[in-house]
Amino acid sequence: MSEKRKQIIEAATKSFSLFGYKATTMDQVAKMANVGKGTIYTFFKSKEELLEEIVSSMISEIKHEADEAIDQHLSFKENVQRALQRIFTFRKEHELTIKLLQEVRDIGTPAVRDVMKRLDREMIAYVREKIEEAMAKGEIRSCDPELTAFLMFKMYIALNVDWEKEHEPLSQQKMAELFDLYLLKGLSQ
Amino acid sequence: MSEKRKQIIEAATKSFSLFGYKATTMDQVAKMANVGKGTIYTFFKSKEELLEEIVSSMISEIKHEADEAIDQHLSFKENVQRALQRIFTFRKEHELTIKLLQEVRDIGTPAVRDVMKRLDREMIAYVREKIEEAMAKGEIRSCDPELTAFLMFKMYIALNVDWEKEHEPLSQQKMAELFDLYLLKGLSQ
DNA sequence: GTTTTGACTAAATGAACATTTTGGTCATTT
DNA sequence: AAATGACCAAAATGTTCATTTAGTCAAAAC
Repeated sequence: MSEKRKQIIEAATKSFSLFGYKATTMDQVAKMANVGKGTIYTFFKSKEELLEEIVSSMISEIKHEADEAIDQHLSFKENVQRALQRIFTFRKEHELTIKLLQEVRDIGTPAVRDVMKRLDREMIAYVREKIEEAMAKGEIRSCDPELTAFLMFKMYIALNVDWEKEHEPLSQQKMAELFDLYLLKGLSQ
Repeated sequence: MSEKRKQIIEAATKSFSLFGYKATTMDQVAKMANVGKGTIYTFFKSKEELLEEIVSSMISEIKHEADEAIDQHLSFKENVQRALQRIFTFRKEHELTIKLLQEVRDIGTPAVRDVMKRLDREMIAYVREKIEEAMAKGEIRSCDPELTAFLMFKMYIALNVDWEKEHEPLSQQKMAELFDLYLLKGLSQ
């Protein structure tokens, strides 16, 4: 990939992480990337597309990390658990996701809202794949994979994000227990 | 209760349902209630308190409806299901809740946001009570009642509200099955 | 004496306008 | 052919000012 393109992406990622999408100007990105503003538009057709590309890479990165958490020797239950844990740890600790989620909450920038929705959809699709594989292998009983992935994801959001708004955060240990107790029981053969 | 007070509450409820909280003026309420504006302030210390009182009555009404759905001859599982179904049917069909939820989503009026949060908290507390009763009677296994009520509520929101944003709505039948399959299995003795 | 009221006020809102900022372009330079 | 930054239209932001509105209180009604 072109060196300039890489610089632009790097600069934009840093600026989005630091100031958010809205507060980042294309002049700013050009300055940080040491390129003329016009150069950015030879690689990306708009500011929004620049964000989309960055988030696409981030999605790949998250999927890669989740894949790394999966261990073929472990059961489906343990693996889906480990994968989701990785996904949400990323969400919580990665500067860019933190800043973008903040921006959606506080200002609701439409471009950012859309891109974060896509992130959610892609994570659900990822879990769905794992469910379909496990179903094919007969590791879990037959179920609607989309709906199941959706519920798993929502439960993880509830435990990881919503619960903490009004209560003490749950330990990873406790969350694993709850997830197993409430959601995975229904999938046992 | 004073006749005037009743008129005021009735007028405000109607106006909040029709136009929302923000778009309702105290002059408007006074006109609709056929009282002077000053009279409102002999019963309620502010517009916000007027809303709070109305929502408090609504909460009682919802709890009452949920109680009506409960049948002592049925199992805990069936009853908690029936109660939650009633709660969410109310939420979806009652003019005032529809309008207020819309207002939170579209404008985010703080007073309305707070009052709707309280509604959620109170519904969770209601479910929590039912769980504690069932636990005391040995109908379900021991669990953290707050956390369990919280998860039940979040799962119902996921199925009733979030799922419909990107998929075909689920039938009551299907929702009951899912709720049983995924969440209630974990509570079986 | 008590209750009710609506004219009044201070604060909030928003319409209208001026100013600045910014995403995106393109003629020029390298 | 690739890169640039001055330039422009449009959007965002700041400012002003008239209108609206939540809440008060002196006077009226009972």
